[in-house]
Amino acid sequence: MPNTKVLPLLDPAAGGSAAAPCCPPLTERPLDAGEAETAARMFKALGDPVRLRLFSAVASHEGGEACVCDISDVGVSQPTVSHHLKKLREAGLLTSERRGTWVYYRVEPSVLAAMGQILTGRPAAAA
Amino acid sequence: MPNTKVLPLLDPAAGGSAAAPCCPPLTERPLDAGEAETAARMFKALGDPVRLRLFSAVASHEGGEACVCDISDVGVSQPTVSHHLKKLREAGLLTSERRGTWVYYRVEPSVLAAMGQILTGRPAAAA
DNA sequence: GGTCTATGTCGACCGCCGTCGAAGCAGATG
DNA sequence: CATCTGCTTCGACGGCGGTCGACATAGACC
Repeated sequence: MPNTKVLPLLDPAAGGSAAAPCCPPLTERPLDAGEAETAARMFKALGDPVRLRLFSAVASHEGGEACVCDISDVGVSQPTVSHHLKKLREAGLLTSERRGTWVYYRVEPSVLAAMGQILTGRPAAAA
Repeated sequence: MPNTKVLPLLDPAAGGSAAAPCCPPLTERPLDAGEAETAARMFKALGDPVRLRLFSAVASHEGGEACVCDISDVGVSQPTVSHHLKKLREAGLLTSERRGTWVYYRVEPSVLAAMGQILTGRPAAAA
Protein backbone atom coordinates (compact mmCIF):
# COMPACT_ATOMS: atom_id res chain seq x y z
CA MET A 1 0.00 0.00 0.00
CA PRO A 2 1.83 3.02 -1.24
CA ASN A 3 -0.58 5.49 0.37
CA THR A 4 -0.25 4.57 3.99
CA LYS A 5 -2.12 7.49 5.50
CA VAL A 6 -3.41 10.63 3.84
CA LEU A 7 -4.46 13.35 6.20
CA PRO A 8 -7.77 15.06 5.49
CA LEU A 9 -6.57 18.49 4.57
CA LEU A 10 -9.47 19.33 2.35
CA ASP A 11 -13.08 19.30 3.36
CA PRO A 12 -14.56 16.26 1.59
CA ALA A 13 -18.12 17.55 2.16
CA ALA A 14 -17.75 20.10 -0.62
CA GLY A 15 -18.53 17.63 -3.39
CA GLY A 16 -16.07 16.25 -5.87
CA SER A 17 -12.51 17.50 -5.88
CA ALA A 18 -13.27 21.20 -5.71
CA ALA A 19 -10.89 23.39 -3.80
CA ALA A 20 -12.35 23.55 -0.30
CA PRO A 21 -9.77 25.09 2.00
CA CYS A 22 -9.52 23.82 5.53
CA CYS A 23 -9.39 27.34 6.88
CA PRO A 24 -10.47 30.86 6.08
CA PRO A 25 -7.94 33.21 4.50
CA LEU A 26 -5.29 34.33 6.94
CA THR A 27 -6.47 37.91 6.57
CA GLU A 28 -10.09 37.20 7.38
CA ARG A 29 -9.85 36.43 11.08
CA PRO A 30 -7.33 34.89 13.49
CA LEU A 31 -7.11 31.14 13.04
CA ASP A 32 -8.06 29.00 16.01
CA ALA A 33 -5.75 26.29 17.32
CA GLY A 34 -7.25 23.48 15.26
CA GLU A 35 -7.24 25.38 12.00
CA ALA A 36 -3.68 26.48 12.57
CA GLU A 37 -2.60 22.92 13.27
CA THR A 38 -4.10 21.69 10.02
CA ALA A 39 -2.84 24.48 7.81
CA ALA A 40 0.61 24.47 9.36
CA ARG A 41 0.99 20.81 8.38
CA MET A 42 0.70 21.78 4.73
CA PHE A 43 3.11 24.70 4.91
CA LYS A 44 5.54 22.67 6.96
CA ALA A 45 5.59 19.99 4.28
CA LEU A 46 6.78 22.61 1.79
CA GLY A 47 9.15 24.15 4.32
CA ASP A 48 12.11 21.97 3.41
CA PRO A 49 14.20 22.77 0.32
CA VAL A 50 14.54 19.15 -0.74
CA ARG A 51 10.81 18.51 -0.42
CA LEU A 52 10.03 21.70 -2.29
CA ARG A 53 12.27 20.62 -5.16
CA LEU A 54 10.72 17.17 -5.25
CA PHE A 55 7.23 18.64 -5.20
CA SER A 56 8.07 21.12 -7.92
CA ALA A 57 9.64 18.37 -10.00
CA VAL A 58 6.45 16.33 -9.84
CA ALA A 59 4.16 19.33 -10.35
CA SER A 60 6.04 20.50 -13.42
CA HIS A 61 6.67 17.11 -15.00
CA GLU A 62 5.00 16.32 -18.27
CA GLY A 63 1.75 14.45 -17.90
CA GLY A 64 1.36 15.69 -14.35
CA GLU A 65 3.18 12.71 -12.91
CA ALA A 66 6.73 11.59 -12.41
CA CYS A 67 8.53 8.38 -11.60
CA VAL A 68 10.83 8.54 -8.59
CA CYS A 69 13.74 7.84 -10.88
CA ASP A 70 12.91 11.03 -12.80
CA ILE A 71 13.20 13.33 -9.81
CA SER A 72 15.81 11.73 -7.56
CA ASP A 73 18.59 14.07 -8.54
CA VAL A 74 18.31 16.56 -5.69
CA GLY A 75 21.60 15.97 -3.96
CA VAL A 76 20.56 13.58 -1.20
CA SER A 77 20.63 9.80 -0.92
CA GLN A 78 17.86 7.62 -2.27
CA PRO A 79 16.48 6.69 1.19
CA THR A 80 16.24 10.39 1.98
CA VAL A 81 14.29 11.04 -1.24
CA SER A 82 11.90 8.26 -0.28
CA HIS A 83 11.55 9.71 3.19
CA HIS A 84 10.61 13.15 1.86
CA LEU A 85 8.16 11.76 -0.67
CA LYS A 86 6.48 9.92 2.18
CA LYS A 87 6.18 13.16 4.12
CA LEU A 88 4.59 14.87 1.13
CA ARG A 89 2.18 11.97 0.79
CA GLU A 90 1.25 12.07 4.47
CA ALA A 91 0.64 15.80 4.22
CA GLY A 92 -1.85 15.14 1.43
CA LEU A 93 0.16 16.96 -1.22
CA LEU A 94 1.12 14.00 -3.37
CA THR A 95 -0.34 10.64 -4.26
CA SER A 96 1.62 7.63 -5.42
CA GLU A 97 0.86 4.62 -7.55
CA ARG A 98 2.99 1.62 -8.45
CA ARG A 99 2.94 0.60 -12.09
CA GLY A 100 5.16 -2.36 -12.75
CA THR A 101 8.72 -1.64 -11.74
CA TRP A 102 8.26 2.06 -11.09
CA VAL A 103 6.32 4.22 -8.65
CA TYR A 104 4.68 7.34 -10.02
CA TYR A 105 3.85 10.41 -7.99
CA ARG A 106 1.36 13.13 -8.87
CA VAL A 107 0.12 16.29 -7.23
CA GLU A 108 -3.10 15.97 -5.29
CA PRO A 109 -5.60 18.07 -7.25
CA SER A 110 -6.91 21.25 -5.64
CA VAL A 111 -4.28 21.35 -2.92
CA LEU A 112 -2.35 24.13 -4.61
CA ALA A 113 -5.53 26.11 -5.12
CA ALA A 114 -6.59 25.61 -1.51
CA MET A 115 -3.26 26.79 -0.13
CA GLY A 116 -3.25 29.74 -2.48
CA GLN A 117 -6.68 30.76 -1.31
CA ILE A 118 -5.63 30.64 2.33
CA LEU A 119 -2.86 33.07 1.48
CA THR A 120 -4.53 35.44 -0.92
CA GLY A 121 -8.19 35.08 0.01
CA ARG A 122 -9.05 34.66 -3.64
CA PRO A 123 -10.81 31.58 -4.93
CA ALA A 124 -8.25 30.09 -7.27
CA ALA A 125 -9.08 29.18 -10.84
CA ALA A 126 -10.12 25.64 -11.55
CA ALA A 127 -7.01 23.55 -12.01
CA MET B 1 16.45 48.23 16.32
CA PRO B 2 13.43 46.02 16.09
CA ASN B 3 14.19 44.85 12.57
CA THR B 4 17.47 43.11 13.04
CA LYS B 5 17.71 41.36 9.72
CA VAL B 6 15.14 41.04 6.98
CA LEU B 7 15.91 38.47 4.35
CA PRO B 8 15.43 39.53 0.76
CA LEU B 9 12.58 37.30 -0.24
CA LEU B 10 11.21 39.57 -2.88
CA ASP B 11 13.10 40.84 -5.85
CA PRO B 12 13.62 44.56 -5.19
CA ALA B 13 14.46 45.18 -8.84
CA ALA B 14 10.81 45.02 -9.81
CA GLY B 15 10.10 48.57 -8.79
CA GLY B 16 7.94 49.63 -5.87
CA SER B 17 6.25 47.05 -3.72
CA ALA B 18 4.76 45.00 -6.51
CA ALA B 19 4.52 41.29 -6.01
CA ALA B 20 7.75 39.93 -7.49
CA PRO B 21 8.08 36.29 -6.46
CA CYS B 22 11.50 34.89 -5.77
CA CYS B 23 10.75 31.82 -7.85
CA PRO B 24 8.63 30.66 -10.74
CA PRO B 25 5.40 28.83 -9.95
CA LEU B 26 6.03 25.31 -8.69
CA THR B 27 4.23 23.89 -11.71
CA GLU B 28 6.34 25.74 -14.27
CA ARG B 29 9.64 23.94 -13.90
CA PRO B 30 11.64 22.19 -11.16
CA LEU B 31 13.13 24.69 -8.74
CA ASP B 32 16.88 24.77 -8.46
CA ALA B 33 18.64 24.51 -5.11
CA GLY B 34 18.86 28.25 -4.51
CA GLU B 35 15.24 28.97 -5.36
CA ALA B 36 14.08 26.11 -3.19
CA GLU B 37 16.16 27.37 -0.28
CA THR B 38 14.60 30.80 -0.51
CA ALA B 39 11.02 29.69 -0.98
CA ALA B 40 11.27 27.00 1.69
CA ARG B 41 12.23 29.67 4.21
CA MET B 42 8.89 31.36 3.70
CA PHE B 43 6.84 28.18 3.89
CA LYS B 44 8.80 27.00 6.90
CA ALA B 45 8.00 30.21 8.73
CA LEU B 46 4.28 29.45 8.32
CA GLY B 47 4.81 25.78 9.13
CA ASP B 48 4.34 26.17 12.85
CA PRO B 49 0.83 26.42 14.33
CA VAL B 50 1.75 29.15 16.80
CA ARG B 51 3.45 31.24 14.13
CA LEU B 52 0.52 30.77 11.78
CA ARG B 53 -1.88 31.99 14.45
CA LEU B 54 0.28 35.00 15.22
CA PHE B 55 0.62 35.83 11.55
CA SER B 56 -3.12 35.46 10.99
CA ALA B 57 -3.82 37.61 14.02
CA VAL B 58 -1.69 40.42 12.63
CA ALA B 59 -2.98 40.02 9.08
CA SER B 60 -6.61 40.15 10.16
CA HIS B 61 -6.27 42.87 12.75
CA GLU B 62 -8.00 46.17 12.15
CA GLY B 63 -5.75 48.76 10.60
CA GLY B 64 -3.44 46.07 9.29
CA GLU B 65 -1.28 46.16 12.35
CA ALA B 66 -1.34 44.76 15.85
CA CYS B 67 0.44 45.36 19.10
CA VAL B 68 2.09 42.30 20.63
CA CYS B 69 -0.25 42.61 23.57
CA ASP B 70 -3.21 42.23 21.19
CA ILE B 71 -2.12 38.85 19.83
CA SER B 72 -0.24 37.20 22.70
CA ASP B 73 -3.09 34.89 23.66
CA VAL B 74 -2.04 31.79 21.74
CA GLY B 75 -1.29 29.46 24.63
CA VAL B 76 2.45 29.87 24.98
CA SER B 77 4.59 32.04 27.20
CA GLN B 78 5.36 35.60 26.28
CA PRO B 79 9.06 34.91 25.49
CA THR B 80 7.93 32.22 23.10
CA VAL B 81 5.57 34.65 21.39
CA SER B 82 8.45 37.07 20.99
CA HIS B 83 10.64 34.28 19.62
CA HIS B 84 8.09 33.37 16.95
CA LEU B 85 7.49 36.98 15.96
CA LYS B 86 11.23 37.31 15.47
CA LYS B 87 11.23 34.28 13.19
CA LEU B 88 8.43 35.77 11.12
CA ARG B 89 10.37 39.02 10.90
CA GLU B 90 13.56 37.26 9.83
CA ALA B 91 11.60 35.38 7.17
CA GLY B 92 10.46 38.71 5.74
CA LEU B 93 6.78 38.12 6.50
CA LEU B 94 6.32 40.76 9.18
CA THR B 95 7.78 44.13 10.06
CA SER B 96 7.83 45.71 13.48
CA GLU B 97 7.93 49.22 14.79
CA ARG B 98 8.14 50.54 18.33
CA ARG B 99 5.77 53.37 19.16
CA GLY B 100 6.06 54.50 22.72
CA THR B 101 5.41 51.67 25.06
CA TRP B 102 4.19 49.20 22.52
CA VAL B 103 5.60 47.36 19.53
CA TYR B 104 3.40 47.05 16.47
CA TYR B 105 3.65 44.34 13.84
CA ARG B 106 2.28 44.45 10.33
CA VAL B 107 2.32 42.12 7.35
CA GLU B 108 5.01 42.82 4.79
CA PRO B 109 3.11 43.98 1.69
CA SER B 110 3.05 41.69 -1.33
CA VAL B 111 4.40 38.68 0.51
CA LEU B 112 1.04 36.93 0.56
CA ALA B 113 0.55 37.63 -3.12
CA ALA B 114 4.03 36.37 -3.95
CA MET B 115 3.57 33.11 -2.08
CA GLY B 116 0.15 32.62 -3.61
CA GLN B 117 1.59 33.07 -7.07
CA ILE B 118 4.28 30.46 -6.43
CA LEU B 119 1.53 28.01 -5.55
CA THR B 120 -1.13 28.80 -8.10
CA GLY B 121 0.87 30.35 -10.91
CA ARG B 122 -1.58 33.21 -11.07
CA PRO B 123 -0.55 36.80 -10.55
CA ALA B 124 -2.44 37.81 -7.43
CA ALA B 125 -4.62 40.88 -7.34
CA ALA B 126 -3.20 44.05 -5.88
CA ALA B 127 -3.65 43.85 -2.14
C1' DG C 1 13.93 -20.38 -8.34
C1' DG C 2 17.60 -16.93 -8.88
C1' DT C 3 18.96 -12.44 -9.77
C1' DC C 4 18.68 -7.74 -10.99
C1' DT C 5 16.59 -3.10 -10.50
C1' DA C 6 13.61 0.22 -8.28
C1' DT C 7 11.72 1.79 -3.79
C1' DG C 8 10.63 1.60 0.79
C1' DT C 9 11.85 0.69 5.75
C1' DC C 10 14.95 0.47 9.88
C1' DG C 11 18.00 2.16 13.21
C1' DA C 12 21.24 5.38 14.52
C1' DC C 13 23.33 9.89 14.71
C1' DC C 14 23.09 14.71 15.39
C1' DG C 15 21.77 19.26 14.67
C1' DC C 16 17.88 22.24 14.74
C1' DC C 17 13.95 24.25 16.97
C1' DG C 18 10.03 25.11 20.22
C1' DT C 19 9.61 25.86 24.95
C1' DC C 20 10.37 27.95 29.41
C1' DG C 21 12.14 30.97 33.52
C1' DA C 22 15.21 34.49 34.52
C1' DA C 23 17.34 38.46 33.38
C1' DG C 24 17.92 42.62 30.48
C1' DC C 25 16.31 46.76 28.07
C1' DA C 26 13.22 50.71 26.64
C1' DG C 27 9.72 54.16 27.64
C1' DA C 28 6.33 56.00 30.60
C1' DT C 29 5.08 57.87 34.88
C1' DG C 30 5.65 59.68 39.30
C1' DC D 1 16.06 58.67 40.28
C1' DA D 2 12.83 54.80 41.29
C1' DT D 3 9.61 51.93 39.67
C1' DC D 4 6.37 49.85 36.67
C1' DT D 5 4.96 47.79 32.28
C1' DG D 6 5.81 45.83 27.66
C1' DC D 7 8.80 43.34 25.10
C1' DT D 8 13.27 41.09 23.90
C1' DT D 9 17.31 38.35 24.88
C1' DC D 10 19.79 34.59 27.25
C1' DG D 11 20.69 29.99 28.57
C1' DA D 12 19.10 25.51 29.17
C1' DC D 13 16.34 21.50 28.20
C1' DG D 14 13.95 18.04 25.37
C1' DG D 15 12.10 16.37 21.34
C1' DC D 16 11.45 16.53 16.48
C1' DG D 17 13.34 15.76 12.03
C1' DG D 18 16.85 15.33 8.11
C1' DT D 19 20.40 12.37 6.91
C1' DC D 20 22.80 8.13 5.98
C1' DG D 21 24.11 2.96 5.38
C1' DA D 22 22.21 -1.43 5.73
C1' DC D 23 18.57 -4.18 4.91
C1' DA D 24 13.89 -5.53 3.20
C1' DT D 25 10.39 -5.77 -0.37
C1' DA D 26 8.24 -5.85 -5.09
C1' DG D 27 8.16 -6.82 -9.83
C1' DA D 28 10.67 -8.09 -14.15
C1' DC D 29 13.27 -11.27 -16.55
C1' DC D 30 15.99 -15.30 -17.40
